[in-house]
Amino acid sequence: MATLKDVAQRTGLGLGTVSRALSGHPNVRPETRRKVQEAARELGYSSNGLARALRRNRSYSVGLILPDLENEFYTTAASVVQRLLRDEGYRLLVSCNNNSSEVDAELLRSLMESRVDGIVHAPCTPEGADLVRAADPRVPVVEYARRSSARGVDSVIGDDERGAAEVVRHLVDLGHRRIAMVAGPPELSTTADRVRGFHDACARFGLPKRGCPVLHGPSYDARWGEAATRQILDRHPGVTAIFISGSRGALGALKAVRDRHVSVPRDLSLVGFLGPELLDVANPPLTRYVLPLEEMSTMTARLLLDRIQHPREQAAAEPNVMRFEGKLMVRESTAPPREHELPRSGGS
Amino acid sequence: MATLKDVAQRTGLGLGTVSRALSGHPNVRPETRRKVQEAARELGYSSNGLARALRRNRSYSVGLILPDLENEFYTTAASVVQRLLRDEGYRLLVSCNNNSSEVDAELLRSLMESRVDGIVHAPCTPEGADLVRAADPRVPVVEYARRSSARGVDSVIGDDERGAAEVVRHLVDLGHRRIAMVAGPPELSTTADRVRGFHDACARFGLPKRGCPVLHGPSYDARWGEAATRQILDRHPGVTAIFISGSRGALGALKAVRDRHVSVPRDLSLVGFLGPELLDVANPPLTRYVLPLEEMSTMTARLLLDRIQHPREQAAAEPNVMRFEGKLMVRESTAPPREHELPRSGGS
DNA sequence: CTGAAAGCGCTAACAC
DNA sequence: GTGTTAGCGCTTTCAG
Repeated sequence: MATLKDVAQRTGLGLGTVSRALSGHPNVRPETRRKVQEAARELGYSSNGLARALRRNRSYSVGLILPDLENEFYTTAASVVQRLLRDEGYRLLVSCNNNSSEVDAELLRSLMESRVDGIVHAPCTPEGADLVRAADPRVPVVEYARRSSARGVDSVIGDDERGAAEVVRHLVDLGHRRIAMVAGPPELSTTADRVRGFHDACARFGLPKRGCPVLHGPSYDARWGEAATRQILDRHPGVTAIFISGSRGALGALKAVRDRHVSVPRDLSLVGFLGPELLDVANPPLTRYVLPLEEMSTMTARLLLDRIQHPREQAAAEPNVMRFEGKLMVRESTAPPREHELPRSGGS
Repeated sequence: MATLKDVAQRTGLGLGTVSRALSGHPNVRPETRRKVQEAARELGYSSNGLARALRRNRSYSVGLILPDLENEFYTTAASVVQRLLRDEGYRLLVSCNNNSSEVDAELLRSLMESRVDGIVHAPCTPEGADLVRAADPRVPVVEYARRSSARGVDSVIGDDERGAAEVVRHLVDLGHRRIAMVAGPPELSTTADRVRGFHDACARFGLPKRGCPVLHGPSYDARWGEAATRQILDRHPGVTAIFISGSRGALGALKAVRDRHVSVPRDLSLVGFLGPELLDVANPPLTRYVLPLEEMSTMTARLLLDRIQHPREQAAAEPNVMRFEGKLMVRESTAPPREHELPRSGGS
């Protein structure tokens, strides 16, 4: 491929001038610039971004590490962040850690080698991007969706605790008193927050602790949602509502209840958390707690850009923790429990 | 950050030796290597990938350009390709052209500047990645899902024509004779293929041409699916089945029929194309033609890796065109048209 | 406004 | 085995 030198030779100008002409430096005679541009075009010149990045110590690329690239919850982030960063001239290195701490660490290392200007990270361990902070504390990191103990990183998260509480309140309002929660891996901050919200709300409403089991699982995927729902159906027959705290889990739950011929919401109420919009056309449309993903993603990108473009304040400013409230979208998968078809006083 | 030079000074060794030690070159005494590794660790050394890439003229990164990062159809590709490439040590630059030719061209240019070793491209123009071929024909390109006229590129696509024909056959088997097709932008190869398959099949089965309208739209999104469905309901009351040829369009169609209180499949049959698995829990579960996305994505990654790792044959070998067959998944959104509840001879 | 020259961090070729 | 050196292509002083 043609290099700057080629363009310089072609135009008879010096390297420096050509460089300046092409990168919009002001101190270039308009005609010179024109000539350079023409020569560049004729030669099919394409600036070597690697060389530029090396020289300027700035790669104009940022990394994005997500747990899952097929989950709406995260692809929204990928999409929004990509677009916003692109508008500012940044490229996006996207990768997926599958919630594996080994993979996560390797990806972070790889991003550091690429000398990215910043990182968006959905941590899957309590340490998060500590590795990055240690290697070069100047590289800004914004945590998305989850929090870790890494110091000096911003985070953009949902108000999981409050969301879980709202779910419980909705169910209690309908008359439920035995609610099961399907949770994810305990090491994720989101799981912890949601479980806390659930427990607190249950206590506040005086629900029987033993009637409200929490099932921790290995992941947040549909398979676990299905398995957990089956378990609840088998082992906790008294439960009248299930709260499924994962973005894909609800799909598994819908499958499980359909297989078992359990009618929702007649026999059982179902509430999802963060489920995709598609669940509006599910059978039945699913009541769920949703987070403002677009806003959160936008904020993530802005925060990162800010840190990248104003490294000065980076050192000084306190890390931001932006916690976004979601809202409960009541659909058709929740209804009063069967015992409540009659006034409360009447027993079963 | 620490550089090779720092490690060299620390160990008292030469630059070359340190470089070799760290990058696994055989000609290094084991003990030397150990010492180097230790020093590197102590200094928190992280190899500068930009410098390496510049020097070796190989960036170990590849680009992926998709029309939409929130659509399951494409995120599957992103996910699979990312994983497979990562396993081979490549990073993935992901971006989205939104089916805009300007954006697409700019993204391709940006990837060339990044000196990616290869590109996966879902073209949104007939020219596709011609730009890349012109700039540097050695950079391998694999087209995904769609085809362009760019020369010397491999492509991995679905058998859209056949799929559309299968959809028609299914509906005809049920007794439908007036089938509307909701299509996408005419400039996409997929649209053309599907429409051709649709028309051919209609002709083959002797369906009335005027009873089988094809609606071309500006995109393949849910909004267009909804609008088109409404249009059909309004202007083509004779139609008994709608074939929605887009991965998100079916969601819009479901919304439209629900709003209009049209009962599916009693009043109207609905068939989707490439819709997400989630549609299995839709109301009603949607009959649709699906492509083996995982296989297709895997093939895409393999093809690209092959081209990258064996540049020799690149020049020689003919471009591959891998066309994958899908299959029709019959669910509950299709049924015989109302007139057919009685034997055929009976009129309306 | 333009040219010359230094050097970003690394690898690979060549000497020893 | 190891050290030295020349550059990969670019930006950015510093002179003029």
